[in-house]
Amino acid sequence: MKNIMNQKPDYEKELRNAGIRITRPRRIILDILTSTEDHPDAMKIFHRASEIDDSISLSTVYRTMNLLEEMGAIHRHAFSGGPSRFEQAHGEHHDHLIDIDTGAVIEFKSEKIEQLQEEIARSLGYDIVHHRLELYARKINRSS
Amino acid sequence: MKNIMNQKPDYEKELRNAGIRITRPRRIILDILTSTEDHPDAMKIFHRASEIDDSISLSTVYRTMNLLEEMGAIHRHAFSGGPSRFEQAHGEHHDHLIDIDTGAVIEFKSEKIEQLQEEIARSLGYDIVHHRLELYARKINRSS
DNA sequence: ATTCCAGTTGAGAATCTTTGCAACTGACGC
DNA sequence: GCGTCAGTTGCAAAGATTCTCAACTGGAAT
Repeated sequence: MKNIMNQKPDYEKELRNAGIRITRPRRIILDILTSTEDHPDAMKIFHRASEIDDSISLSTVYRTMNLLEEMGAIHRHAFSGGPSRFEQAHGEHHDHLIDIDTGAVIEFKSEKIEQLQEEIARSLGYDIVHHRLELYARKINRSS
Repeated sequence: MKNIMNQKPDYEKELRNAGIRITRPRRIILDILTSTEDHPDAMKIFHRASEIDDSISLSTVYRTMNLLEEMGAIHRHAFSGGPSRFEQAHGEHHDHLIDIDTGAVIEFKSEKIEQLQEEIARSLGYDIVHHRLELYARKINRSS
């Protein structure tokens, strides 16, 4: 039973390779991200980090989130109203289905869709560097 | 020579059909959006609107932007750091290919992809409410 | 034209996120 | 181990966006 969700990528290595320093705050934040199953927002990460080292600032959490997002190590989900929530990317790329009632995020991947995207881009004279596909959906049979 | 970019959709009609009221602030904001070539942010729209009616509030600009975005009448481009910028969508829903070198946005639509999305959502027990597909790409043969 | 009321607004407070800057600290070379 | 310095941090302040709520208003019904 192979489960992609259990992989713990070595972010420190990735960061080092990208020429980015491993600092105490960053290590703590990375630990939190790799050891959680939920999709915490910046404030929640800040609180958890504060329990380990109460000198960490919220700014640093935000800065680290932006850094990791640019590296592709995490995904940001922005819900209308509430704060952005984050989750670690699991190695390869996934697309997302977001439950607009609960905020739950389901990862999926469709080889067919990826292929169609390539075709479309090529026909427009482009090569895809990366992409984002998000389906905002509602559970079928939901007693509204 | 049909060019989608030159159509000026009748947003008032669309809004009315969606059961949404045409108020003075909304009419002014819609006029600004349909008569501009650039991609203004909320503050810029607010300033332009204020010149026409200085009682309009920034809140209303933001609220109207969210409303129009949900309707698919405009697109929001969020740049890291700066405020979101908006541009009118042209008629029906489109997906986007963003040139990561120039920031140019190309609209496209693939019936096949939309269909696959529906299938995926359904197989996960969901109905799609709306979706976002963005391809970040680079022109082929670009002398980097 | 008048009434009515759910939808909308403006103002300001609240919330979320980024930024400026002085102090601090990893990582590298010695 | 020690010095160095660009990268990083914490804090406070600014910036961006949403929310609360009482007052207002479009447009349907009369």
